[in-house]
Amino acid sequence: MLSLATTPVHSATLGSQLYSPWPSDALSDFLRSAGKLVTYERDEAIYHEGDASHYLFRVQNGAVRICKFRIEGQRQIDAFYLPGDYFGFDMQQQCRFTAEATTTSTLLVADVASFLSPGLKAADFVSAVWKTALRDLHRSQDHSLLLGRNAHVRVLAFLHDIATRLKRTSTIELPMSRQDIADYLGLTIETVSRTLSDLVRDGAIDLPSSRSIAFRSPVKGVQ
Amino acid sequence: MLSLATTPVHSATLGSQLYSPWPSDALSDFLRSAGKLVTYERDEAIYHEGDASHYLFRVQNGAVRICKFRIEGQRQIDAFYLPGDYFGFDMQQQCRFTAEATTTSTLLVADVASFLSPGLKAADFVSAVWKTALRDLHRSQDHSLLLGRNAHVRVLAFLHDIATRLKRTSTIELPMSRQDIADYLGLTIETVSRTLSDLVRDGAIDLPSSRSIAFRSPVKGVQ
DNA sequence: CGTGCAGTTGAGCAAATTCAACGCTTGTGG
DNA sequence: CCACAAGCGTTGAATTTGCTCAACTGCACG
Repeated sequence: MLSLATTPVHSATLGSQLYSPWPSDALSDFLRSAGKLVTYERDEAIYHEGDASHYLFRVQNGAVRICKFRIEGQRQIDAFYLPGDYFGFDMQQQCRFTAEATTTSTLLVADVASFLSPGLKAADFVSAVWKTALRDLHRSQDHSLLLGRNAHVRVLAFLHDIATRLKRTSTIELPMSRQDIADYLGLTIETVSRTLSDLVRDGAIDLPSSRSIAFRSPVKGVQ
Repeated sequence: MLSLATTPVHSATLGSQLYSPWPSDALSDFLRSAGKLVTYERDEAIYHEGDASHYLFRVQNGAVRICKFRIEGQRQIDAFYLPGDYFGFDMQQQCRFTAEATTTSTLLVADVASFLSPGLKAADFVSAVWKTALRDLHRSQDHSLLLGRNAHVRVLAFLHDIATRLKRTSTIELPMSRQDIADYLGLTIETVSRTLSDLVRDGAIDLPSSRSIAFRSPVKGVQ
């Protein structure tokens, strides 16, 4: 059994106190030992919607999109995973999304079986797994909120989000295409392009090349 | 220590096998014994964004919206919780949203402290808590995808979602206002109203009263 | 019976999409 | 090395979708 906190604690601590506390990169350490590095080319599928889910992942470099395709052919991107992000922990029997590399990417890939192999104290990872689930939930909630805003706000918030996650404050190299951004923001590629041009015109950003964004004012979140 | 599966299992089972399996309503049983019933009137706040999060909830009847308010005053609804739904488990230090009753609602409310009180085997609930988190994540993902569709599809999918969650196939009594629906779907109240009128005209639904929806064809999900 | 609130409907408008053209870069084959 | 095609991104014009503003209806409640 797991030991229990004896003082009244916050629900916040469900993930850190309630479950045995481990250094935050225990999961990374495990994946590094149990998994192997796999490189995916741009647009290469990592798994498909409906596949049985057998693997756990960590992005080492590059970027991954998880998306769905509608009968009419349109693609909707639910999330991007960037270097340092874990994914594959939230799945049940089947993959709910298709995962693809948006650019040449290296992933650490481990079989779920190894994660649950005898002798491994799976409970030690509960805290870390909980963290990834909560992080995904919060990102998804933020994404929903963002989709209620206009194109200008969506694009700017997207850029800021990517910058924050890449730990950059002044310039970023976008690891995805305009089409990827459009499908994530629920816009068309033309609207994304026009909005970026507007942002340059307004002096919010510079666009030294189509994949690099330079912020004129320091990066901060959108209300 | 928790016992471990000795056969290779699915990541799907992280929530059911990895952690000690409990009847799915163990959480409900616990909340029933540790919590108390509280009734909230329509539009009454249950907690506010930024509050310290101290409680866990289960909707007994009525409905709850979790939402954010923008500086300009607009409200965005992230999710509705309907009878049988748990919430409050996903929170960290602070409440990320404001929770309000959309209609007179009764909730089972328990202090987090009681959940973590000495002698209670919190690990027994990990599976159930994990389930609520995954359910919230999947709903949020579906919500994001929905916001990429047009008004017609959004409204119809919303009605179908509510019907499914209320376990109804032919008619539902909406537990929220047009404004609530609009703020959830990222539309205006007028567009929701017009779309409902269109759906009646198209023969998809009947509207015996503004809060009750009768489906002409059996309820099924939207791709 | 009047007032207020929720919902509906209409007319004009604005934002984003669609359709189309064009420029730039990259890769390929002569 | 150049010519050319393909892919990606940008820009323009017309169209569509959903929004804004406004009026109006129905209903509940005093």
